[in-house]
Amino acid sequence: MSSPLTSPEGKPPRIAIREAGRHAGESVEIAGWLYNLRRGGKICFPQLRDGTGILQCVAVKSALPEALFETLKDLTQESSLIVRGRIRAEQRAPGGYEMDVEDAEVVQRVPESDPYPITPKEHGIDFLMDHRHLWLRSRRQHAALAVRHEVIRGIRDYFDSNGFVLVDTPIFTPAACEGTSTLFEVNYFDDEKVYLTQSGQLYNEATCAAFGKTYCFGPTFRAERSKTRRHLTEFWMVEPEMAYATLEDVKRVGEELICFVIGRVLERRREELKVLERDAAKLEAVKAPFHRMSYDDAVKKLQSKGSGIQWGGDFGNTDETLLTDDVDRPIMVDRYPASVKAFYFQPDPERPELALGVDFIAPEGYGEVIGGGQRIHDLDLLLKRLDEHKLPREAFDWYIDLRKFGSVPHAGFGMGVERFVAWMCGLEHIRETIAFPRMLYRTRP
RNA sequence: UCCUCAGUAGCUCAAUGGUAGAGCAUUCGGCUGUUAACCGAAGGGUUGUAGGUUCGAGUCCUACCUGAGGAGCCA
Repeated sequence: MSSPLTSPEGKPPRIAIREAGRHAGESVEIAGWLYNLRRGGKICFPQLRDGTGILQCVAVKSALPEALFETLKDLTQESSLIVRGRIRAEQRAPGGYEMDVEDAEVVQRVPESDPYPITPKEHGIDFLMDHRHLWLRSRRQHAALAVRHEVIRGIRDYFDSNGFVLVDTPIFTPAACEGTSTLFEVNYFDDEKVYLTQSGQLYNEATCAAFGKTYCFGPTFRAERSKTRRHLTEFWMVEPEMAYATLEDVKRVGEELICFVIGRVLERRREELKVLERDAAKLEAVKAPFHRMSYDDAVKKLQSKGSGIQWGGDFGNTDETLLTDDVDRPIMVDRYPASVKAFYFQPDPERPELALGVDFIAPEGYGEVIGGGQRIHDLDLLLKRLDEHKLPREAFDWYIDLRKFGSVPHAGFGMGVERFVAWMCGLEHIRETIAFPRMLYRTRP
């Protein structure tokens, strides 16, 4: 694989550091930033990163023009530069390869009067979040975002190769699908108020009747005053919806999706998992079939483990962690009390007080990564539910239409990308799974 | 919204109510194989803000500001 960037004529070819091993013995060019520099009086070791990896270079005073050696020796952290030289296998170098520098040009030297703030030593989270735009260059952050990229690509590949059509849904929405307290309100020209979407699901129910199987994938917004390691106010969600589908289809597709994406991460992002010190065996253990459990049984299991939960209540985070502390793969908990679920869930025909919904609770305390279920397809039942939830029919006129014109059983789910990535990476906090997290008290940088 | 904790050098942190310190970073010097390199020296402070108690406050009290962790709610 060659680098997308080309070198000037007469210069050695530019390569990505990731490919350095294939160019042992060759003269090449690398364009990057100074990651670290160790120096002696007559030798120095600039380490370069270029976004694909880190490569140690060696500059020996006696082998170079004096000005070039002095320039390299006095480089400052994160200065941008292009180096040329020969790649050589070297056991003493991190990564096993090294470049003997023959030539270099500094693109921009960071002045020592205003040095790069993130040093190789430890920093507090507040400082790092304030410097998020620079923190992204650090190895762990870089690795987490690379895993995120792989997760997103895996999700798209899974749906695209299984007959789903990507139909994205609007960000501006006219009304709430649940309570307005968690919606961000936006002025939409003169007198109109619109809201940032919380979910594309209602629209997905329309698109799946056009295409059979669809998914939307985009940012969603929740104005919840949540201040925990699992919450962002802006996060990405993928939401498939399937016509002629039931709760069982949701379980099957969700299980397949998770296994597929984990397989991709394990196949393509081993190095990043290593940087993150993520125990890959924990991910390798996640295989179908997942555990299946009714809400009834989940409540019983929790009570036997000492939780104070009563039948009819929703699970808190401690409940989710308790529920999964003895399993190595997700638990699919289904048939919740209708009262804790949204108005659009299809009731269980055998026990109408239950909703045909399912939550996938990930192990290791990562909590709910998928939530979904079967939607109401009967017109009269939908109207009844809207009334019960005191939702105005006018606002849902188009949604009601879907039950008038060829209504069929249909089902779908939503998966939160950041929570999933946090699980893959073994991260304590969801904020490291997105480049610029938006949280209750943080909207900068 | 509620509960808990924390704000001291650019960063990470020390400092019985009694002279504000260390490591890293920066500057200068030394070192031809460093691995968060090492060795020597220098500069660097309105202790988050405003009050209060005290002979004396970084330390105790009150309020506020900022941040972190958690609860509820959720993906």
